[in-house]
Parts: sequence; structure tokens; C-alpha cells
Amino acid sequence: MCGKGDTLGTTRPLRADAERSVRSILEAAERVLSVNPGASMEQIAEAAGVARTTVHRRFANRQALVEAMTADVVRQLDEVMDAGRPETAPPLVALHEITANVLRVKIGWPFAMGLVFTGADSPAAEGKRRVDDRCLLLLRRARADGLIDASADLDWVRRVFYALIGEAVHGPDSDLEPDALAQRVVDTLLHGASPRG
Amino acid sequence: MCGKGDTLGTTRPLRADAERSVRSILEAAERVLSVNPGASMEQIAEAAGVARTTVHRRFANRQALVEAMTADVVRQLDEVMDAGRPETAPPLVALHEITANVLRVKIGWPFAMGLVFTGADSPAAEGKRRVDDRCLLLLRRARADGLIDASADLDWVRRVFYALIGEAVHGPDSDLEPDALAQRVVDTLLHGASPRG
DNA sequence: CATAACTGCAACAGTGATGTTCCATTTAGT
DNA sequence: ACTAAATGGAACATCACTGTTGCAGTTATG
Repeated sequence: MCGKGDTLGTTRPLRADAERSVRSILEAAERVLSVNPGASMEQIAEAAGVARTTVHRRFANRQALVEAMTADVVRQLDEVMDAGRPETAPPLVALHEITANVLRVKIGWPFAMGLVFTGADSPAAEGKRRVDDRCLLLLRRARADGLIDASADLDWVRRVFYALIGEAVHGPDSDLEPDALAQRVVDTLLHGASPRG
Repeated sequence: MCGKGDTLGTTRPLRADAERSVRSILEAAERVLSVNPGASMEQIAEAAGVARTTVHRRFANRQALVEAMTADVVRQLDEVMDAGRPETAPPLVALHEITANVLRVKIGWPFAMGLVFTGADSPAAEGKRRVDDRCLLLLRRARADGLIDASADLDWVRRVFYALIGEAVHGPDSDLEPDALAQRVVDTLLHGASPRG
């Protein structure tokens, strides 16, 4: 949790108020950019309640700011994956848990999440790969348990999983509790729209 | 198929070569903007093989150009829906047919399709609503036939359908034949990843 | 409290996109 | 072949965003 020090080599500890500024800017950038990805630094600064120069003080340029956002989101995703215990917990439990928590992240950081999962971003790419791997591992375990068809293309299943998560936060249901949304996502992932027994 | 005349009130028929320019620009814009949504008019002009001034002659501004693209895509979607006969053909047949054809459109016009289905675009909104309605009608027929669970939220199913189409054109499978992709999409929509009997 | 860090504000130069105009040349239509 | 339309190219003004600097005032921290 430090500002310009991340981007440049020098890592001098920030003062408490500067740290608060960094948080404000990151959160404001998320709010603004999720509505208008082409918004100016000034709009972000205004939304953060700071001067434009302060934004430039903390982040060398737009790219640095965006990278800080994606890095933050990737960190949250790592935590979420840890909490879900995808390699030890029962697959269905882990699937629910992880889905709900990822949804929580995605609801708060839709713009940064979109970048991580669509953009060919260099710094976030390795983090995404890590998440992808653990997700695939979980799906493999689910397949071994008979939850997923033995001949299924797990890469396709994973991408469908991501797409469903992305879709769940849209529309009129985004204000539902993440657990309810996760229920719907996992259910759709495993059974589609088919009639239930 | 006319250029600036669409946007403004005057509708004077374009000469043949001007018509060709309009097409070149629209297709070039799709190519360029699908890679970089923030590309300049000059990059689009270059990709179209025309001068920048020609682009401005045919489209008053960026917005007019983008709206022409979305309008074109919506027109294609309308044709696709007609061809699929969603209100008369057997639901499963129509679902396959429409999916395959929409995929064909989406592969060629990913940027414009993205705008139509995510952006709150005014001119394209009514066209999208028309497509949405016919899609919902088809899903209702599929549900009546027992292909879809009786208690399913068809609005959610429709959004999942769109998301699956969007996902099918990504990744390493985008070069597959649209029919094979459609097979996968419809199968996943109806049955998810569950084991098959 | 004394210092160092942080902030807001104003000003500045640089950049790149935009939109327009004019004109010489080429091209389509009839 | 004649006319009207279309094009390329250059030039121009405008504008918004960017990134930087300097300074005076405020705030955290030891």
C-alpha cells in the first residue's frame, strides 16, 4: 500500500495522509473509469477530492495508476483464492465460496477486474495466470468428483465460469447478496438451463 | 447504405465510389477499434486507405461513425433473427441457427457488437430491444418444449446466452467453424458442464 | 515544537486529436 | 464529353489532456 514508490525504485514510507490520498484516488479512479474508461485524470482527481497535481504526485502517469488498480485487484483475488481452499475443500463448497468472494471483489472493482480478465496486461498477467491455474485445479477436482462431464474441455468451462461471474454483476440482480448470485452462477455453470430432477 | 446523409437531415444519394469509401471506412474502423478502442480518426483513415478529411466528409465526428457501425450491426442482427425463424421453427433448430449466424456477425464485428450489447447506446438501443424480445420469445418456446427448466428466469438465461456467444469468439477456438462453436454454446447453455447420459 | 512531508493552486509548455477550409486533380454518371 | 461529385493534401485554428514546476500554507510525526 504505497504510491509512487511502487512504480519507481525508491521505496520511502508514505505519511498517513498521503496513504489516504492514494486510497481515495484508487477508489475514485475505479468509480469514474468503470463508468467512462476514457475519463481524464482531472475527473478522477475531482472524484477523489484532491487536486490534479496530487494525482500526478502519487502516480507518474495514467498507466501507473491503472497498474496500481489491477495490482490491488489481483492481490484481492489471491486472498480470495486462498480463503476458498480450492485444492483441499470439497469442490462444490470451494466453488461456491470462491464464486461469492470473487463476486464481492468484482462488484467493488468492475473496471480493474475487466482489465485483469480481458487486457493483455503485463504486470497483472502473471497474477491472472496464478488464479487461472488454481481455478483449473479446482475444476479438475470437480470433474473427478463427477460434478463435471469427464470429456469436458476444462479451459472452456473456466472461461464460461468467468463469463457467468461477469454477467451476474450486471442487470437488475447486482444488488442481490453475493451468496445468492454465487448460487445462481454455480448452478448455471454445472447444469445450464436444463430442467432439474 | 449511405454516409453523412444518415446522420444529417439531407439524404442525397451517394456516388458509387463514395459508397465504397463509406464501406472501407466502416470496416477499417471495426478492425482498428476492436484492437484499440481509443484509436484516432487518422489511424482509421489510414487503415481504410483514405485521407483523414474523407473520413470527416462522410462522418461528421467520431460519434457519428460509431453509430453508423452499430446501426449496421443491428441491421445484420435483424436479418439473422429473421433467417432463424425464432417464432416458427423448432426451438432447438432455431437456437442453433441463430447462434451460428450471430457468431458469424460477432466474429466480423466484435467492436460494434460489444457496443450494442454493453453500451447504453440510444440509436442502437431500440434495435437491441427488438432482438432481445425475439430471443426471449424463442427461449419461452424452448421452455414450453421442456428444453429449459420451467422455473428458470428467462432473462438470466438470455444474458447467459449472450455471454456464451461473447466467450465463444475469444480464446483459441475462434477459428473453428461457426457451426461447431454454436454447438458448444447451445450445449453449454442448456446443460452446463454436467455429465451427459 | 521543529522538521519534513504533504497539499492546493496557479502557471506553463508540449502534445495530439479534432474539425474545417481551400484547391488542384481524379473519377463517376448521363 | 461535359458536369457534378469525390478525393488527397496541406494548412489552419481550436481544444483538451498531460506532465512539470514553484510556492505558500497545512498537517503529520518524532
